[in-house]
Amino acid sequence: MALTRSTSARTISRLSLYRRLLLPWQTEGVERIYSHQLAQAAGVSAAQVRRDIMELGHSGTPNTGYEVRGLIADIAACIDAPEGQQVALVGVGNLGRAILSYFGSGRKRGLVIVAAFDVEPEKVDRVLLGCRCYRPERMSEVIGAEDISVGIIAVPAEAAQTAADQLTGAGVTGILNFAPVPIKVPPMVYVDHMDITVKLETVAYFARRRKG
Amino acid sequence: MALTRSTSARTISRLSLYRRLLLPWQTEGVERIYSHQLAQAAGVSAAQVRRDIMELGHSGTPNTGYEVRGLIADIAACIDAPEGQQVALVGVGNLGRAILSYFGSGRKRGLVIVAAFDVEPEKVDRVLLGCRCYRPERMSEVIGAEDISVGIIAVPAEAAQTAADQLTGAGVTGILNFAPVPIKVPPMVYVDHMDITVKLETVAYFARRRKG
DNA sequence: TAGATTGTTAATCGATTAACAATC
DNA sequence: TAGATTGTTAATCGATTAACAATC
Repeated sequence: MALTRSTSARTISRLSLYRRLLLPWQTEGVERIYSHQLAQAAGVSAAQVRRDIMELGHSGTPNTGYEVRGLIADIAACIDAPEGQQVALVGVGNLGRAILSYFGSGRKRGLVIVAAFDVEPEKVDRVLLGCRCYRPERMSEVIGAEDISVGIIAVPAEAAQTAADQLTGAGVTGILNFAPVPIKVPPMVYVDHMDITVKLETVAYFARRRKG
Repeated sequence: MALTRSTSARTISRLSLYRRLLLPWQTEGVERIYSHQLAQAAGVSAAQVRRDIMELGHSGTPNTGYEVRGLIADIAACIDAPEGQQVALVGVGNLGRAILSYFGSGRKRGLVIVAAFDVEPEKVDRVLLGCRCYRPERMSEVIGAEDISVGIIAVPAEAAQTAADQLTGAGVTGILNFAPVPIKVPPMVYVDHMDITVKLETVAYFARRRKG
């Protein structure tokens, strides 16, 4: 399945969201759900849900919907690396620490931040929120040793491109960039940009238009 | 201009980004730029830049490009509220503090977080990173008094919907949601969802596909 | 059976890009 | 003038939605 045309980032993102919505239902003992129920929870259309699940290669049953457990399993088989995946964090300021509290060492498996990097001497070689912090010069060494494939950039704008260069130079193939500036990477590397300022300015623009 | 069909969120977001890229150039004394230069910096096509600027109602000159100062001014006229715009933050945990350090009281004008809300008694009625923290029960009162139109949700998943209800009940018309769950709001309210977990899982998925 | 839902194609919608005349 | 860039339309592309036969 899903090999004719490669699955889009939007579809993968929705599947990730569906799973997170399904997990509590599974815990509560819900065994089956309809596309329209999942759609309502995710804020998308029922047709969208059915199409995403079709692309995943999972099948439901007319009139009885989808089996929660099986759907979760198929999403995991699509999205997760079987042996988990290691993440590096560059920049342990306010935002970096917030991110560490989400994906720090507490996690049993899946995505885990296993190394942090920061230029400040008082952070280097310390353990912050359960995660060892290294000086950026050691990035290549640590990323190789820990088999890290994903990097998170949480440094100031002026340091973002250097961080990206170091991460990609060390072999990372995916980067989530929180710095308020786009970064340039080799074509092989996947990048997504979480630009808080841009998002907030956009929300403010539409908030104003809908006021009064 | 731009009144026939309302400008899309994607266009507004790019304009916000263009401005942030232009500002340092203006400081450096750059007077004019070409669409392809701005395009390269922003990571979009030159045609996209020209179309966005056209939608903005700004004009350049063939062969000499756009005037930096004038372009910045026209973007500001489109995006910014003339008298600035006030923002409320709900949830002052790790992530909330990181956001406060971006949009806290240090700002002279534009978007400023002027009130924070948190249930924890040790935070209530304290000033955190220059911002007064209130108990959530006072949201309606404070949002009215401070003329707040935008809310940021940075609370745990289980508290997100309540926060959204309180914000919209108090008259906020735009919400930026950092909680790992979609929120439901009245149709008049604009919402954007920054889902760090979904973004990171998506980056990890494509990182894995590009590895090896 | 009657009613409801899935799986999937075709239609629609919106956003991006290509192309090029106008212009400096 | 020759060369390069803007402004803008048409073409393309991709994603979402509508629709409905198949199915339980």
